[in-house]
Amino acid sequence: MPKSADAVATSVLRASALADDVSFLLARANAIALAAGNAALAEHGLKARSYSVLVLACGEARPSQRDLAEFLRLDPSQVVSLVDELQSRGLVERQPDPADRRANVVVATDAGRRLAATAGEAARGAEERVHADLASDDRETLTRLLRTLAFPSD
Amino acid sequence: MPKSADAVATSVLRASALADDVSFLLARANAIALAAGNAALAEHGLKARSYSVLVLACGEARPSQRDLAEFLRLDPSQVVSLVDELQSRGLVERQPDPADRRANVVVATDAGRRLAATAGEAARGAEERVHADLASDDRETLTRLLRTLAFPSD
DNA sequence: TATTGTTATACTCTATAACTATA
DNA sequence: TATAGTTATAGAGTATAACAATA
Repeated sequence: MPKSADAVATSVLRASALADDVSFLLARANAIALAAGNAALAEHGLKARSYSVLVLACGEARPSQRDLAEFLRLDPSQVVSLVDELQSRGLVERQPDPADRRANVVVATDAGRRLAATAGEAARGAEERVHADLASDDRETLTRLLRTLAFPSD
Repeated sequence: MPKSADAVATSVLRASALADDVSFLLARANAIALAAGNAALAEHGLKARSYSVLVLACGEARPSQRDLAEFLRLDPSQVVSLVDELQSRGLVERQPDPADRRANVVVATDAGRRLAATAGEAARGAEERVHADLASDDRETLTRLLRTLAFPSD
């Protein structure tokens, strides 16, 4: 099977020093996964960012906006925009935290939970295609190693 | 050792569905590595992007701007800006490709090679700190698995 | 006709500072 | 004093279309 001109050009650079650099591989793999995820979520009116907030709002943790910002490594002001948009679409609610009246707890509505379920299927389908080259035990290993990098010094 | 309030908040969300999502872990690990890499490269006047172009220009591949765009997953117009900046600092040169007069081959100057060497040490130091929690064989495994995702269907 | 590099433009994302209301 | 949320804004990054030169 003939390779495209692009693939040939890329394969030459794959002998470069960068091709063994973990940070570069991380960036490139993330770019591919993000593009696939965003494409799959677009038909549900979501992106990776808004989907992440929605999923966290569906869980038991009842996160404040501050919690979301830290977990997703976003600025608190970015979380404001994301929650604004999801709330205007009736997918999440801001509930006052009785223990701290400064804080808003972000909780998914029933509609939000339904969308999270269907969008989640699309996201998992995209992930499945991106990871098609990995065996099942390789995926588990990758998850474990990435978790170590994503949440340091546990 | 007491955890910070932030760490506690994060640990609650770590029980969420997202915390097992490979795409999410990839994004978070990449964000951490990118921040550390950019911080280390800043003292040399570089960022991850410009450093990547410089390293590829130091190799034997003699890449065109198109090659760089595809390998780094950037738009060709973004490569123009990156090469402009490196060239204005005397770190790379645009050389006409004798085989295709439309194309520019991007090659590092001697000054560019010297900077790539010293900046590379800083970048490897940052990577070392980011990967301190991983054993040596885990790093090799991670590199292999990420390469599969970063360059699909080999 | 198609491709490389380039310019221009608009859009999104990111980072910062300042403000309010609470703690 | 410090923190949660918000607003405003500027800067960086991203995506698109159009063009000249060349294939």
